[in-house]
Amino acid sequence: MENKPVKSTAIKPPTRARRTGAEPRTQLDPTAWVDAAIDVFAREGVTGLRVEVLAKHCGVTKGSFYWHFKDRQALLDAVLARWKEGRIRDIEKTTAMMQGDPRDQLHYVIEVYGANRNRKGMSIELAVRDWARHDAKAAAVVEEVDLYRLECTRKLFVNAGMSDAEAKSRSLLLYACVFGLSLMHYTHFDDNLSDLKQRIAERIVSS
Amino acid sequence: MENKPVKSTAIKPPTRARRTGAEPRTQLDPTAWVDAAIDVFAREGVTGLRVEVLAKHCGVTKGSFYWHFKDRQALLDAVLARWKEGRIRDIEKTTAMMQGDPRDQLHYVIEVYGANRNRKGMSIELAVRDWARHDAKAAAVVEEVDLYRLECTRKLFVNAGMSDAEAKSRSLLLYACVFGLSLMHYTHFDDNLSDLKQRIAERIVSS
DNA sequence: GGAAAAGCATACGGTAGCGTATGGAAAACA
DNA sequence: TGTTTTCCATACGCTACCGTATGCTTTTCC
Repeated sequence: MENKPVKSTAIKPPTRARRTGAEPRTQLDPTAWVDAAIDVFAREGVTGLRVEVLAKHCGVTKGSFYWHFKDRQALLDAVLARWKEGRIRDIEKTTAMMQGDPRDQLHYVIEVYGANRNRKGMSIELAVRDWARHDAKAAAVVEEVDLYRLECTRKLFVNAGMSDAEAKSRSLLLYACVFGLSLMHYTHFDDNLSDLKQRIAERIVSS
Repeated sequence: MENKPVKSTAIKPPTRARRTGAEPRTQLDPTAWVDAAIDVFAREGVTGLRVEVLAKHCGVTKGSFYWHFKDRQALLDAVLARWKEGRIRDIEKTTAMMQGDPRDQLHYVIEVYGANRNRKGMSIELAVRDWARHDAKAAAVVEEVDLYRLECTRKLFVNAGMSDAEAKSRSLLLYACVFGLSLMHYTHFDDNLSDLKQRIAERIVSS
């Protein structure tokens, strides 16, 4: 009631939410939006990925958002696509350097997923999987990525000398364990967690 | 504007949402509410557990809900408490019958979690863990339950003749794998999944 | 430098959900 | 039977969202 902009007379209000600092005044493109979206997504999951929240996180209003995206679903699709591409490239990168001792490479895979610097990646991983429980598109992408990963480590196990059936089983065990660990709260189960993890990795990889 | 109830004159409207059928007209107590809440929670997760949705699911309005609960948070607390109690009792039940071959018992644990009849239980499990990523109370409960479970299977591994360190590692591996599998989409990875699972179980349990 | 397009702000209508207030019906109790 | 107490419906205000409409500013391109 009281805030109708008195068009003709009033002091010109700051016609725009001024950038507060020395930010480079970069225009936002869909890529930047998806970057920010994945940030929010990692922390809050799909349900927390709201366009007005995201806009504030980008320092703009949703007017900008709806310029770049048809609707919220379009953003979600983009996030999902981006995640998929990233994972696929990661796997291909790993596959490309398949030349050392396959067991070392398997240990490396386990270690990468368990690493603390990878917390955000794992957050996204879990958020996507939770998403996939209710969304068919997300589920399809997760399946695709999973099969890709499983296939990659399967080869490694085969290269390590295992039968195909055994290699498949180990591959599944490896990823199940990696994701499962990130789902559990076992910090106080032992005071030598790295030894525990070491034993687990051995159990998964070695003959 | 047009729907102001014309108190004094109008035809008496059906003063209550009549039970449609032959439902036993049971009063709702907090227990019944939590039952229904867990149902919704299993399907939709915490964020999907809204009081008006739940009320509709119970065939009443939220007027009833707020009679039994202070607010939504009180319901969430009750759901969490109920889940915790259920898990603890399950574990104690398992522990109570710790007398056969420990390895058989371990296989049984694995099989129970992987069983298809247990889909709802696993749904709740995942929903709780996703909840725990953003909620400290939920995280604390998950940790408690996890430690309880880990301790139980640890004993089984010890009974099977393993060192304490190895038993701990196996225990963690077991649950990580169980939960991890329920998180993955590997249906098309192989056409003999039960063989795969069998191998995995062997890998976890056997020496 | 002026027109067109791009990028964003603001305002609006609409829905869903939370919590409160209040009253009406049903059951328990006296 | 009349009065509490229990249990629930209805109505209300409020906030957080979504998506649209419309205009203002900045850039781009001639």
